Amino acid sequence: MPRLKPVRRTDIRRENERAILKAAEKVFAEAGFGGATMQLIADMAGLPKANLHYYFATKEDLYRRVVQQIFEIWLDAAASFDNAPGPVEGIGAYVDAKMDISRRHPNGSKVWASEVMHGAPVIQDYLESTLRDWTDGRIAVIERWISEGKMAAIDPRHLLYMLWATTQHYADFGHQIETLNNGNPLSDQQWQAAKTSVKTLILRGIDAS
Amino acid sequence: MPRLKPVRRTDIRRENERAILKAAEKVFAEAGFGGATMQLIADMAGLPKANLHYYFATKEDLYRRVVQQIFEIWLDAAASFDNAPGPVEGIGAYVDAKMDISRRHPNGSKVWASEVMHGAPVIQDYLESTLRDWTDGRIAVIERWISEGKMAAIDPRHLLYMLWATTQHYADFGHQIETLNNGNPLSDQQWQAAKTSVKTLILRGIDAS
DNA sequence: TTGATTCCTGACCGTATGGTCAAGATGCAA
DNA sequence: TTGCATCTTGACCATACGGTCAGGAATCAA
Repeated sequence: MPRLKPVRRTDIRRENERAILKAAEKVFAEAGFGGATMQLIADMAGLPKANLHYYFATKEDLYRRVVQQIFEIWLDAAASFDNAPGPVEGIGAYVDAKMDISRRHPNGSKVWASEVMHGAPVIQDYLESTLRDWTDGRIAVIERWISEGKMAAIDPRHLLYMLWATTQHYADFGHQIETLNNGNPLSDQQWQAAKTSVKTLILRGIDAS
Repeated sequence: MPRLKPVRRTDIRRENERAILKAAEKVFAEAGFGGATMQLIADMAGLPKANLHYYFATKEDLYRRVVQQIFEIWLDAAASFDNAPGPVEGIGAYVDAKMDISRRHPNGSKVWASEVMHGAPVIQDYLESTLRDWTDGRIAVIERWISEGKMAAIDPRHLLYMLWATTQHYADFGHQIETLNNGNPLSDQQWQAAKTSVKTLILRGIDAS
């Protein structure tokens, strides 16, 4: 990819890091950490391999940044949960947000899944701090909703797991879904139908529809 | 691992292939295809690396066998679905079976997830034949249940995705779940509670409880 | 016991990978 | 224009990997 606009110094770093991270997300998602090569990432970013190591010291550094990205995106989506008057609004919005992310950032989701499946060697500290805190907070919200009679008494933990599993499935297993959709990616309407189905199933499942 | 019983010729092949497949499943699950090494699998199986290549010509051959294993296990579990009078029995038994598999074969599940996430380079033909047929069959069953008024009119496809996603999540994201469980694996009671929660949520979600 | 078949394995090979480096190009402030 | 900091890159290196192979050991049928 040729550089179009001549460049201010400040932009160079930002733009190259962006291109590298984008390429890395794709390659890590498609090949896994072990299968990804710096050479392939470099080619996809349109830079020589040595240039990657100028911006990111090691393959692991680059990988860590990619994983952090998707995690932050998910944390932002979690805002849906707060300030919601009840589960219909809160969980409904959360499902919408996570489904949108699955559609827009499937590679990030895959990298995260791969990282966790391999025992979270790189982001274990995130799981034990940020994720655990976030989870505890949402559990408190759900328990409040239950005590207020706004939904059935379901173990909040397993409800959260179902939310994560189902929404991320559309990214992580997107290839399988596509194959079962006669080889075609889900259309806009199909994505809309998916969101509706998931929300309907879960909200009725917790008796909050 | 020293060989305990002196060996009949017939047993040698069976036993060594079994040990290699078991080790391979673990290593592929923990490191991914690209990150796994034949040397590590060999060490874990207690055999010299050259011996692996005597039984499995290439790394890909070995990997393919591991993926096929878990797929067959899942297909067997699908029997729960058939011959069930209605969704409460059929889906209930299917969830039980898949949750048991997630507990007993977490590594197989991870290898499958990894394979699909990377675009199913090795088992694409399975997806397009066996899995597609199986899916179509279950969709027909679910549609019959709906037309018989035994459950709500939910898109069967998204119901199946939710079943797969949720049950496999307990294997694929087991490390995350364990971390959120204060670093402890789920106990027998916790697994039982998980199964109950999942069944309750889904059966109520389809209005069949 | 013998011969054939299967199994075992240390040593080896070509290749690809992550990472380094030194020399040069480019952008920029003064 | 000058001098400095940032950026770029081809060439290079050590290592680790998948896979091969030849020769020996074990098993078995006759």
